[in-house]
Amino acid sequence: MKESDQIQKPREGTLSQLAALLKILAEPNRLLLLERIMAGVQCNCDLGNALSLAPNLVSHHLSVLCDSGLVDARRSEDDGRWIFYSINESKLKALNELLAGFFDVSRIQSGSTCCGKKLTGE
Amino acid sequence: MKESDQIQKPREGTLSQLAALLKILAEPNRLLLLERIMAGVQCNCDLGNALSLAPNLVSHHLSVLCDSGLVDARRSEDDGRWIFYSINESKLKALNELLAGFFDVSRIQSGSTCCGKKLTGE
DNA sequence: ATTATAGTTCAATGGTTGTTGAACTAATTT
DNA sequence: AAATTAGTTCAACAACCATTGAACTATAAT
Repeated sequence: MKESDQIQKPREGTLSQLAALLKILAEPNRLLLLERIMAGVQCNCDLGNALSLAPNLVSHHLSVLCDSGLVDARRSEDDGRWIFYSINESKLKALNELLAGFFDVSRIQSGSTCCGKKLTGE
Repeated sequence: MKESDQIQKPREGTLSQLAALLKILAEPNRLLLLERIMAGVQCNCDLGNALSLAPNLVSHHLSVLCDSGLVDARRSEDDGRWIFYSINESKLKALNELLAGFFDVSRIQSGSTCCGKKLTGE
């Protein structure tokens, strides 16, 4: 299932999308794969060797990353057995902005409430 | 000086740390709690009411957030039953920079390799 | 002291998901 | 055609974790 529309600005009350996206990223092997692909387009076998990861695991995590839209896959025109993985730059940019927008220190407001009562000093 | 020079290549340790941190954030209720606390310091009961969440669940998720350092807890001097939760601004800033540093489009490199062979055109 | 309020801790449960190994498809080579 | 290489899909397993409900601690009000 394609879920490439996960990287969007969250609507009011629906942080589930952001959570789902973070969940995808909250995996060491996937971060390693992302890092590797950011360092240059790679094929499955190279990625597996570099990470000492079984091919099916590489395939699994790459499919998750591809579903998120963050990574693109392209079959080689030279040798159809090879598949090249690359970062979707616009999606990465959107992700960056989404995260920066949510975890923004300027959103922090002062003022306390407790049990429905507004507090001033404390 | 290029920006990419400032971003040191993350080692496996820091990558696991990043994954662990993302895992903490990859939870809808915790994002809701964070958002709520960003909108103003809150106590457990208010947070529970606002999110329609059982008190023990609120407590659980808040403890996870507190353990991460992103949220601070302070018992009220006025009424010891109340505990106020607030965003640790410096931690949030550090988180923001960490994420911005990792998911940085300027890290994307061109050039492909496949099965150990460097590719030029393709 | 008794009751009420605020919050935590515990054990059990259920769903999700990373991992494993094997079987499978697809493209190329001999 | 057969064998090789590249990569995927499948079923089963194991570990993690959010949720639930109940019991528990602590502070304050009556």
